[in-house]
Amino acid sequence: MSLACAGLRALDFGKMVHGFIKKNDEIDSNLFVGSAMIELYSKCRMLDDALRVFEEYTQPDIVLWTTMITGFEQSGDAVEALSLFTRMVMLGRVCPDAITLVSVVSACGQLLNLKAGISVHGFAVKMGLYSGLSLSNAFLNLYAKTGCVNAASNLFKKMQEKDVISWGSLIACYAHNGAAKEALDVFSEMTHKRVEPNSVTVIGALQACEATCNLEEGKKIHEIAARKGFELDVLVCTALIDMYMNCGSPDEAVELFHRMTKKDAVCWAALLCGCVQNGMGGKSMGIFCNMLSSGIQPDAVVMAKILTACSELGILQQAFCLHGFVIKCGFSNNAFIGGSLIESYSKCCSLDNAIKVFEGINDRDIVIWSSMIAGYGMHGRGREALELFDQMVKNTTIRPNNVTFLSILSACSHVGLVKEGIELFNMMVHEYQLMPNSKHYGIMVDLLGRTGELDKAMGIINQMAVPGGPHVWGALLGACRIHQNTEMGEVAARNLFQLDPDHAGYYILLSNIYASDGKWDDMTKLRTLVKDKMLKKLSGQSRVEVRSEVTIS
DNA sequence: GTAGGGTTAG
Repeated sequence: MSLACAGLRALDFGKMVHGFIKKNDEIDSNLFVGSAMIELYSKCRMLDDALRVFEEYTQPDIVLWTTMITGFEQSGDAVEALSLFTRMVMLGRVCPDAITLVSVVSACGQLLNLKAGISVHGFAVKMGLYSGLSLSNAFLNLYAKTGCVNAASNLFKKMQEKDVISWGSLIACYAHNGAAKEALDVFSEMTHKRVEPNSVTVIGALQACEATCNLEEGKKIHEIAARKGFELDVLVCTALIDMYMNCGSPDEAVELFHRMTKKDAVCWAALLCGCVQNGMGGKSMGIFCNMLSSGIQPDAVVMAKILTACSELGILQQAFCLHGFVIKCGFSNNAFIGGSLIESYSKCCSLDNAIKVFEGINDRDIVIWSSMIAGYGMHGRGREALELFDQMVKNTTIRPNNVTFLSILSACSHVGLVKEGIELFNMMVHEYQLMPNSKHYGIMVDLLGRTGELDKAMGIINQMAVPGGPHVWGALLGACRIHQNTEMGEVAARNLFQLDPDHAGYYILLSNIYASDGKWDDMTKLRTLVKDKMLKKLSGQSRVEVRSEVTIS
C-alpha cells in the first residue's frame, strides 16, 4: 500500500497508512513496510520523516539502508547519502551489495567526487559486484561527469551488456569533453547496431553538433528526433534551440520555440541567450517580458542571462530595472546573478553600482571576485584591480583561476602596468600552476607590445606550447602599427590571414602600417586584394546611454 | 511482496 502511495506521490494517503501501521505495531517487525515508507517520504521530499522511520529500526537490513541512501541521493543530497553509507560501512553489520553501490556511485557523480568513486570501484571489484549493468552504467556516468574520457571508453569497451543508457552516457561523455567527433561516431555506431536512440542520446548528439557548429549533422539528428516524437520533449527542444543558435540559424531555433507546446524557464533561457549570441540582444527584454506574461517564474540562470544581454547593450536603466527585479525575486545572494550584476553595471558605465553590489555580497566566490577585478580593469583603474586581487589572495582562501588572471592581466594591460603584468603572469604559471591559454598570451603580447617591447612580445609567442590564435597575432599587429615595425607586422598579418582570411580589419591594419612606413606600392596592392575579396570594413557599433545619473542605495 | 543507471543552465 505504501509502495503504491510512493508511486503516486499520494502523501496524505500514505501518512494515513503509516499511522495505521504504527497503531498495529507492525512497523518494528516488518522491514518491507519500513522501506516502502522511507521511499514514500523520500519521493515526497520529506527526508526528515523518511529518516525518522529509518531511525525507528534498531537493526536495519541492507534494503533499508539502501532505500534511505537512495532517498538522499535522489533528492539531490549526495553529501548525506555518502555520510549514511560511511556510517553503514563503519557499523559493519550489513554488507553493501551492487544495488547499494549504484546509489553511492551516483552520489559521487553528483559531487564530482572522483576519488570516492574510484575507491568504491575498487571495493566493487574486490567484492565481485562489478558485472551488473546498472552499476556499470553508474560508473560510466561518474567517469563521464568527471571528464575521465579514457576511463569511460575503456569501461564501455569491457562491458558485456550494454543498453541505451550506456550508449547515452558515453555520447554525453565525449560531447562534454571536447570530443564531438567521437560523440557523433558513437551515435551512428549505436544506430547501426539497431539500438533505438532515446531523448538522452539525441541530446548528447545535438550537443556535439553544437560544440562544432555542425549544422548539417544537427539537422539530420533533428529529423530523427522529430520522427520519434521528441519534439514534445522540452529537453530535446532546448538542445535543438542551443544547436541552431550556436550554428548561426536563429530563425529555425525561433520557429521551433514557437511550435513548442510546453515551455520551461530553461528553454526560455536558451532562446534569450541565443538571441544575444546572434546579435539580436535588442530583442531580449521583449522575450523576457513575454516569458513573465506566460506565467514562467524566472530562475537564477534566466536572470543572469538577461543581465548579460543588458550588459551587451549597455543600457543602464535596464540594468537598474532588472536589479530591482532580482531583489524582488529574492535572488540577491545568488552568486551567478551577483557576478552578472557586477558585469552589467561595469559595462553600462556605472562602476560605482558594481562596487556596491560587490560590497553587498557576503559569500564571494571566485566569479564575484573576478567580475569585480574585470570591472576595475574595464574602467582603466588598474591599481584598484591589483589591490582587490591582493586582498583576495591574502585575506581569503579563494584561489584565482584562469578567468581571474585574464581579468587582472587585462587590467594591467589597459593602463600599461608592464612590470606588474609580467609578475602576475609568472605567478599564474609557477605559483598557481595554471596553463595560460591563447587569450592570456594575447594580453601579454598586448601589454609588452604597447610599451614598444616588440621583441619580447615575439619571444612570448615563440615560447607558447600551442600555436598562436587571433588574440595573440592581432595584439602583435596592433602593437606593430603603433610602434611602426613593418617587418614584424607582416609576420603577424600573414598568420592572421591564415587564421581568418575574411576578417577585413587585419588587412586594413597592415595597409595602415604600410602607409605610415611610406610603402605605397605594398599598400595599394593590399587594398586591391581587399577589394577583390569584396570585403568591407565593418563599422564598429557601440551604444552608450546619455543620461545615467541614477544610483542605487 | 521492500532498494538500482543517463539529459537542460553563468
